[in-house]
Amino acid sequence: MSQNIRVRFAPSPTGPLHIGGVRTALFNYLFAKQQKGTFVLRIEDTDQNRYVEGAEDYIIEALNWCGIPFDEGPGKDGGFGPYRQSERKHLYKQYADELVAKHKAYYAFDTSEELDALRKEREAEGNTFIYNWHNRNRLNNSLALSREEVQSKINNGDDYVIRFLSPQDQTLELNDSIRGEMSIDTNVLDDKVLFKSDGMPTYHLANIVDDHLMQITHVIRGEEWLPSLALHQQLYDAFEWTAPQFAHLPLILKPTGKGKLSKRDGDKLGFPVFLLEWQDPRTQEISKGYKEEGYFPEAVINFLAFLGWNPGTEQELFSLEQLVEHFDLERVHKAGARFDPDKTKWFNHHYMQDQNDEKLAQAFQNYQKELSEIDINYITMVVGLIKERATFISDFWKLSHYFFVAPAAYDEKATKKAFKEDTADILEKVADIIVHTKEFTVQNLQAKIKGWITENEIGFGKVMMPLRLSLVGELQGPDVFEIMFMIGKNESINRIKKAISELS
RNA sequence: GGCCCGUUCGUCUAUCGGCUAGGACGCCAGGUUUUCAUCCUGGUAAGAGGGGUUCGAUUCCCCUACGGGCUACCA
Repeated sequence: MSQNIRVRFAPSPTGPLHIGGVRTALFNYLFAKQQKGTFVLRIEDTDQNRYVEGAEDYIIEALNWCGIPFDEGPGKDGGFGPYRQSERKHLYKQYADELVAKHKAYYAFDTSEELDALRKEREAEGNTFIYNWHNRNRLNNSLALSREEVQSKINNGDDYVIRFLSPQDQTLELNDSIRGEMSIDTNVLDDKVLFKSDGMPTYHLANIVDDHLMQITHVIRGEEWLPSLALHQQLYDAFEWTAPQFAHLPLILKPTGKGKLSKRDGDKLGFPVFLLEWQDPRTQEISKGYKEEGYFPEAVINFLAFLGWNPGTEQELFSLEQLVEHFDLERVHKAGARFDPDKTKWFNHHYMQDQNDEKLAQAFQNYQKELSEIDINYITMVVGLIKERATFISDFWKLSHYFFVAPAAYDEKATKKAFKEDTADILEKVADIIVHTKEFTVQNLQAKIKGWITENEIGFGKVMMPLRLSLVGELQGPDVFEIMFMIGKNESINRIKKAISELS
């Protein structure tokens, strides 16, 4: 029995959470809950330039909407706070200094401009500039400069960063729950900046320090972090801390074309990439959200869980509780997964059938302005009749408008097919039967009209099709007798009479 | 360019040396519904290529190709 399992989801508040991020959060959540552990939310806002107003609130709302709230995080202190790195700023410098003292890191005075110039220069020669063992002694840092020079630069208030001293000629053995063992030659690693000249740590330092301080036992994050794993492992070693177990999740790729799914793909390809609608505070541009597009959280969770994971059985429909029970990091697929909008729709259609009719009716009423004055019980009954053909609540009106308003026009093709020479006479007779149906129930209507058809050997199609056309305006929808029962006797008769006068 | 990771139907995937390569989405056909949709049944379609190892490779190893990620004082 594992104890005190602690995982964290650590987004950067640079904008709305996209579904790749949500999938990472979900896998962290599933793992934590299964292990009876703690799911921590940590806001990685060490880059002040990229901070976006409202992003943090959005992230929290998004997690709540899909039912995977954090146990510990901003506003929910579990004894390891604060949970925003900007509020932990004072913590990091001492750790950077500790590494310098241990000769695992050093001061570097090179400016961004100087380094950019060097990079361009090397690039022009067809080479790559890497700040590490092969050139660090020729650059502007505390390894190349004398102790006095370094001290005077620092006293002088010169900007400096602290870089990790990447070792030479070592082979690092790395472990990942999903990928197994990997090895890397330290000679190709660069001396990453750990501490920036603005007094903030970089992701790498803050991440390791916080994971350690917050007693994180498992780091489950996207594959884009795999190249940093070597550095992170070395940092744990340098601090003489026990590293958490790592698991790098495969990326979510665009449905078509190349590359990983990005923010812009959604609007271009016609499906949301964000959970909740988002308006960019700078550009005012609005991006669609799963919630607003009518997806159910259950559906979103289910399809996200299957992007890169499967239970090894043929079951594909899982509630969140079932996912918690069955989830297994070792069954996460290694390769990137293309996102499939069609399958998400299929999941949504499925979960639509599980929804409570009255709740759907309420959502439908809110969505469709024509329904504001309609009795909720009536809408609920309509929903019960049509939801099996719908994927989204936004489909409801198209599927059910004739329950609320008489058809304004008759579909041309349907009319051609259903309304023949003798149809008017037949409909007159049907209307007459309806008039004389005392107990206006589905069963009665069905018995009387079907009985009449059989008795007179008319043929069902010649009656049912025009009848449907009169009531609906086209040849679609649920059982005609259900429709008549719902709209009522008078309305049924009126619609039949109207069709006779307009179509014959 | 360099480094790392990956590669089974169009897509998501199962298979952990014995395979007639299974399921789901999509698509197609049939049935139910005398409508449409749902639903049900069936069909379509895959191991990147080349070398090894082995009695036997989709499965293990190597090479190539392709895909993806990273390569910032961004996360």
